[in-house]
Amino acid sequence: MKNNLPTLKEIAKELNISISTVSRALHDHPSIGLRTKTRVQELAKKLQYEPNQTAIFFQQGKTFTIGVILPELSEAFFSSAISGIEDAAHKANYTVLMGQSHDSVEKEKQLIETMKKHRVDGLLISISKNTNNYEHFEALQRYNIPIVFFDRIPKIPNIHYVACNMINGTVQAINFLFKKGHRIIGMINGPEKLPATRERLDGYIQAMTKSRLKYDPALVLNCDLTKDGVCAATAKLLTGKRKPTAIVTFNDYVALDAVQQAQKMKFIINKDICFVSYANLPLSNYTAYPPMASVEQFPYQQGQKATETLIELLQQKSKGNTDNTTATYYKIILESQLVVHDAQ
Amino acid sequence: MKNNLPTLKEIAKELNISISTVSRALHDHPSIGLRTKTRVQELAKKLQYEPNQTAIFFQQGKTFTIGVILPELSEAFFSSAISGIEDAAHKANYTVLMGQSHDSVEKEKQLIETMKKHRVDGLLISISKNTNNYEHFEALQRYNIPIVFFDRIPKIPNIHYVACNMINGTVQAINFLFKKGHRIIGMINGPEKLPATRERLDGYIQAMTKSRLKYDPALVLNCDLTKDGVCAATAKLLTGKRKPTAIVTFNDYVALDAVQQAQKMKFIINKDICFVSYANLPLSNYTAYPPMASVEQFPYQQGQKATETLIELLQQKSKGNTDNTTATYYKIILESQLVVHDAQ
DNA sequence: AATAATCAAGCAAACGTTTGCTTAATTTAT
DNA sequence: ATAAATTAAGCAAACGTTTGCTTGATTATT
Repeated sequence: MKNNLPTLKEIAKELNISISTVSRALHDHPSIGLRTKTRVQELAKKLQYEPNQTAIFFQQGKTFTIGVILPELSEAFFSSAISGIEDAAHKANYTVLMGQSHDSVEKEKQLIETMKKHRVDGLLISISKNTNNYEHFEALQRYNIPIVFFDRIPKIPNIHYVACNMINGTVQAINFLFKKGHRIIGMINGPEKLPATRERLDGYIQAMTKSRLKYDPALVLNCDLTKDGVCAATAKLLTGKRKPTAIVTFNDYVALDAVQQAQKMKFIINKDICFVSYANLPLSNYTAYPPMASVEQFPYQQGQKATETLIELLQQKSKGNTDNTTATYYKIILESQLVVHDAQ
Repeated sequence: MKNNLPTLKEIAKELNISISTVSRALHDHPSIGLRTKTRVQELAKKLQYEPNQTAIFFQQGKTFTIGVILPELSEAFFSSAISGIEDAAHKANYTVLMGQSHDSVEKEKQLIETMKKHRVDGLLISISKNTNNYEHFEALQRYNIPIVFFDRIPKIPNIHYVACNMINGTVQAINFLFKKGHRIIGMINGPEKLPATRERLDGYIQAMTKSRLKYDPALVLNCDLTKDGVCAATAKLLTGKRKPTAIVTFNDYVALDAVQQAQKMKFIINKDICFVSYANLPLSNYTAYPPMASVEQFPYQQGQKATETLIELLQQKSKGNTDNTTATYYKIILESQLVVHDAQ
């Protein structure tokens, strides 16, 4: 059972002309006369000819496919990001090959192998939570497959990336709380080694000192983002010497767990204690006590921007760029922004 | 700047043997002597040879890629499903090309074009909410690209699909409520034309009559799943002549909106009125009043099963199956299952 | 009218792999 | 010792497309 789809060769034979003429006619090449051009195009339409992309990919050594490796699609951040990626890719006639690492380094390596095998033209990566060595990324250099990292960026030099600056958003969050009258503001931050954690802390310190509130390290707790970890941190903050009236949490999920814990401890939410967090998840609408405000990280835009950057890189490459001389690396930073939920 | 990756040709030249010998040696073909075999394999390893998949795809007329078209990754159901798809695909050495229709028919058609261009071996589709004609699917027949539909199935004959039977789950839900003492049970169902709506209704009627509660059509309302629609339906039910003490809602999102509406009307949740729904979303854990129980639809398993089915189809095809004679269509039904949330 | 310029089309190689068929060399059976 | 069988390897076509180079025919320039 052959795939009897029409090919250039068949069109050529039918019209008694050469294959190259057919190819050029279909590409509107100037060296083909108008008469043959239309003859070819009409027959092609009649036969519903469609070029065999696999042949083209092979012949051109390009697949017009970009690989995307990200941790977890069920996280709203990433499902938003992938939409941005998809849209930007399609706009430039690229296709997206996607894989989830589920935060496993092993899976991540495996995915890179798959992507390499499929000869993706470039790669968009948000690294797994547990990735601590970066050899599998560096190995890609050899294949001349450019990578643009987004959101979760490895700590290595000479990479392209797109990320969202959390400092500003954090400052806005603290200022918001300050204006509401809060003076003792706690923070439940993420795992210490995460860059995202560091940034939030920087923003926190920066805003606190600017507001002439002293930075009190006892008010900032790291946690591992598990429910237990969050609850423990919340409890500790709420029973500390200086009891905060507001807490900034690493993200909305953390906020929800923290709210539950606070309620369990008989705190009245939005009265005894207020929460502000990051992510701005839609689910917040449905929860009893969503955070009062949340720092938006623009996942869609991050994905989009990362894709556009990658595609630009690819286009530079195909314009025969002598790589190493012009070693400039894109480091694109979007600004986060506080979104206030209730105008009350 | 050429891609100077090693090829069979180079290995052949270096070893002064023919390309075909190299190819066969690497495939452990019996007609190659042990000595040359090891010589080849060692050199290949040394050069880090990796076959050029695009050449293989082209040569074999197969891409080992399956396309997935689904409405919306930000819906938990689909992000779960895609994980099942990915896992099953990778297990069989297939790769996944994914695209979201965002419930637009136009986008769906476009995606099918892209998938076709990329010569995916097969397609997994969950149709958009608004898809009402199915020509773009049928056109694929011509290209001999098999489709397995999942979850959202078009109403056309002679298709393969995997879906989850909602009838049983619905019966379980009603029985659960009956055992809790509820006798007047309402339902906020989905849009009338959706098969999913029909199934829920069937289950409802079936369970009600079996429990010797008469089926009262006034207790079952359709809605368009928007927040406004849900609230209107809820209000209508709760002010009706026969006021239900429990309501089964089309899904968890509907339940959340309905709960809000009920609260607004001063009903005490889980006392005056109980809710049971479908989906079993993780977010339920964080809401003030999650549904008491929810019908699980096993998205991961659906995705997995659909993928396995598609791959089997592909394997049958490559075994030179004379298609039309053995026109059997897979219709795989998983059973839904009620998950009770609070043991209270 | 002869040469140059332009236009239209074809030839053939190349991309990297797989695979049916052939060939050469060695071994086994008669 | 000769035919038959086995083993090891090579040749060449094929997959469908693109593209540099060549060719032949027409038109423009002097």
